[in-house]
Amino acid sequence: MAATLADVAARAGVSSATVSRVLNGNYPVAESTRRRVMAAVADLDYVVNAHARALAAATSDVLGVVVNDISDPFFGVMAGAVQGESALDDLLAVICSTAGSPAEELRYMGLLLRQRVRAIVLTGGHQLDGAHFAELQALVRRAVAADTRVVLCGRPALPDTGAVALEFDDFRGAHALTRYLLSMGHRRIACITGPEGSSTTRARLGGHLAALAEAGVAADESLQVPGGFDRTSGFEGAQVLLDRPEPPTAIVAANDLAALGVLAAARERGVDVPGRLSVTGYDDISFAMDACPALTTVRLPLTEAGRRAGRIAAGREAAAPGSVVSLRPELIVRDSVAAPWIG
Amino acid sequence: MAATLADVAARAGVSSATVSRVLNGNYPVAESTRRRVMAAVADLDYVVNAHARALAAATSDVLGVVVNDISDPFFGVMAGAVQGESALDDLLAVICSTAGSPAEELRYMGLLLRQRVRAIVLTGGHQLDGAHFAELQALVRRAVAADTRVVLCGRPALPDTGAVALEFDDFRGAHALTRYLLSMGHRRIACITGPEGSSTTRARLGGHLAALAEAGVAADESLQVPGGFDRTSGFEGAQVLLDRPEPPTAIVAANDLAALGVLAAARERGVDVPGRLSVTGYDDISFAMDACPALTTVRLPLTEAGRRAGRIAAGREAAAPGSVVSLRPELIVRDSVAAPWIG
DNA sequence: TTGTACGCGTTATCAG
DNA sequence: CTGATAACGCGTACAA
Repeated sequence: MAATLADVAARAGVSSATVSRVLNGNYPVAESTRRRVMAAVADLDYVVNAHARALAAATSDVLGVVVNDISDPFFGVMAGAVQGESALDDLLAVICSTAGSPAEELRYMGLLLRQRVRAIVLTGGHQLDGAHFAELQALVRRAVAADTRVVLCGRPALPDTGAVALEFDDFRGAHALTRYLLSMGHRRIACITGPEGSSTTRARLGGHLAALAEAGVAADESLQVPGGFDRTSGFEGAQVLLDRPEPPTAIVAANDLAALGVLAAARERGVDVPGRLSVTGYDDISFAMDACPALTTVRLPLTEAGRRAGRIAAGREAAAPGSVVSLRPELIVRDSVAAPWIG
Repeated sequence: MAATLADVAARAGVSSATVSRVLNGNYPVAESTRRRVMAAVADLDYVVNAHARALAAATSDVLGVVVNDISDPFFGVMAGAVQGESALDDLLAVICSTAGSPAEELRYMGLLLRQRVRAIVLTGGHQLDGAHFAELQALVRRAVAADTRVVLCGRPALPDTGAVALEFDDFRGAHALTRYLLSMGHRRIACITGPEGSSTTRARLGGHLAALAEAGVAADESLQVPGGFDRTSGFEGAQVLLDRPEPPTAIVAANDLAALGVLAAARERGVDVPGRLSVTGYDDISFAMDACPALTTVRLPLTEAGRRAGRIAAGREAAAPGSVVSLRPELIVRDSVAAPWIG
């Protein structure tokens, strides 16, 4: 159906090698034949076959980006940055949404590997769970061995795999956030954590608890409710917490989405934020500032990380295999935190 | 570097044809040899080469999704639905962000075509501009001729191209929205439109003006300010409108993002919404309900459209080439609209 | 500057 | 049930 190099060659009265040369522009070709070839290309609506090219040249024009959920702006922003940056080199980005499932992540890695993608950008936290983790590590190692660059974008390094890591320092971010709450006078600080077993959850919770400990505030287990990185978790977690005989004066949500849920729950119960309850988010997605009240949160350099990951993936920015850089989060103070209410 | 079919065949002591057969499972193969082959595959860490397969079998496992901006939830939700649905068939989705540029859209179409993708899902509105439009139409026609399914997702049909269209009836949605405002008593209704030349802008503005006309309300040109589908457009448009000697009692924003900007501008000036000013959005992205006040808007079946587009793209749902279905928007009444303020 | 010929890794057809 | 072998469409030494 579709025209091939040979078809074009025939029509232009040259060999297919010549057509290939004018198309790739790597070899000198007489201007006159060049023109004839281009004319034939236009006449036949010729379109290169990327598969044949990839097979012959052993290079691919696509890269993979794996995210938890592309409809979540946290991932959307990073994926967009990766895509935008790699598009500068005419690369295509395939996006894989795992819904946080490590099994899906593995599956997608496999699909990407068989596509012989140029690079794979992994976002989100990873599951600490042993089996999956080991498998992932093995897959990454294989990918790197097969010359597929692997970039960990906003995600902890994978030691001894050769993957380049652009880490978010969540421990530090969460630490700063809780310290801020403490400085405002809060002592009964609850938190709604992310999904269990996630490296992100562990880092954020770790920073939170460390700050508490440093301030000499005993961590009350009953103020730690498990949740996830979504609005519903925040909403439900807040219900539970506000039902406690001694409700917290502040709630640290797993991320901005969860914080939005907390705000909604507070609104529904007529609990004034920040008058009666302080709330914090994490990530600083663009909607954080439009929340009601505007969310005090921690800004992650999502775009910067994505861009950089894209450049490294495209090979435009050098990065030693196995190198790891830590990206600094920034405390963003807005209106959802105030001094605790004195009853 | 990477193992090939031949390598596996050698190791298993069979021909490469046999290996191919056990891998694809289409042909009967003796259980004993099957096992030996699988063992060899495992030993060698063999991974199929999708390019070679695509070349030989003339089929591809990837589909393209073109969006304006993947970090915008409007597109993120649709793209996610498409991806999720097509993933059920082990298809990979390459996502292309055009930033609304028709030239980029054309460029991506070309890149996707050379990848011989199975299908292309086009989202967003199209530019009414003649030249680009004609080129797009030609490209789509070529794609369809080359057996690449083209699905227009939440986007107007492309007549005589063979593309399947899942349209959003924006005229109807905007019409309902303005009629609602009218029913609440508003007469000085301003609007901040989307980008000029976009089919979406035209449809939404059309519905708005039609509702006005039906109610016998003269459309005041000075209450129509051009903008875009982003927060900044709403913010700046609102500034302009609120500076008018006779400010509007209601502002219809191009979409939810723009409405968020309008709300921010109102907040900054101390204009109470909905007390002094009513505001409406469009799309009903998930953040609309967390806006302050919660946005009255029009819900578009983003997920449904995306899912369906994904199924059609994957070939799991039948759809006659050139068929067009219209998806009904739904008015969502929340808290950002009230009766106009009587001074 | 241009053409020839082979290889890239699979699938598929045809014998056996 | 299994093995040769010919495509698939393109890049690229090697020759001319």
